[in-house]
Amino acid sequence: MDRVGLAVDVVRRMAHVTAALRHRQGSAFAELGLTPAAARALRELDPDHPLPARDLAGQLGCDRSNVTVLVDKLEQAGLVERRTDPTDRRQKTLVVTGEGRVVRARVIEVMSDSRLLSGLSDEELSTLRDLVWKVSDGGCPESLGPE
Amino acid sequence: MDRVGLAVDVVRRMAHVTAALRHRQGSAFAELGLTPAAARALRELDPDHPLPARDLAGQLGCDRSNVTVLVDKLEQAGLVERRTDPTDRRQKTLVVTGEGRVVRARVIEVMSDSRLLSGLSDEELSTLRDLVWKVSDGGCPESLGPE
DNA sequence: TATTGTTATACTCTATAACTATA
DNA sequence: TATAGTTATAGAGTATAACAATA
Repeated sequence: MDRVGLAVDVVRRMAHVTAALRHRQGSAFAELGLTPAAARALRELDPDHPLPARDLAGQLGCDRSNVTVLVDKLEQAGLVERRTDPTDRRQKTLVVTGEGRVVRARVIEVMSDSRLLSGLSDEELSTLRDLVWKVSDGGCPESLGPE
Repeated sequence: MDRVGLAVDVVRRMAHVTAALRHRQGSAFAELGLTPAAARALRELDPDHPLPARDLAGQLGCDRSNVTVLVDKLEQAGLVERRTDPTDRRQKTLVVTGEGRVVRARVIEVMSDSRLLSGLSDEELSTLRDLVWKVSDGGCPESLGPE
């Protein structure tokens, strides 16, 4: 198979795998009362290093307006708090609550339960990590994230 | 990093890469008058081997009802034709038209333009293909696709 | 003027359930 | 009864544009 064929194959299979993972994890998140996107947002929020909504949008690779909706849900569920930044009153800092920490730990647990990757040896997994990292990092960085 | 950490990392990065690809290819598909899902459906239809809608749903890993909508669009655009199977009048065979072949070739071209993978050598790409294939194939096959 | 967050809106994707026509 | 395709509907994700408050 030529290089183009390989590339197409890789892309299609990766999409397949991520779709399958999303599907499986979606059920687990639902049991936590979270949508997949909300769970991902909670995962990105480091309890020890609160950050403004703008940065979360950057980390999630989506628009700020979406973050507003996601944080609405997380705040309603009592998992996150909005605090106006005293140094720049335009910004709102996102703080993970005590209960938020608990749920976030469970979210990470679900994300770690990657039975889909159980067919790989430690060495293969490590190699895969390096390659995927190289792709997502060096390939075409300017294209990662929204316009 | 431990095995769990590696797995989480792999999953997140893969999702990142596929999201970036989807984003970029989405623009190209829009210029062809296709949504990403419609483009993927057209890609799956082999012009030389027409198949029933049910099988397309299987290949796309989605529900039959979605195929109806996607084929509606493709048919309206004159790229695909529905033909009732004479041997089983419940089935409708999906046939790619002459224009459909042209657009499909362009779709494949777009999917092949994987600049995101340009950072990898031929050998790395080949290794990545094998690993991703192994994951999507052997890991947990029963979970690939819809319920 | 530029930026943060918000709101309103719209489009895409996808699943479920009920329907039909065939088998 | 069971299956193929359709229709209607709903939920989730995400982008755009306009807006208020703040810088």
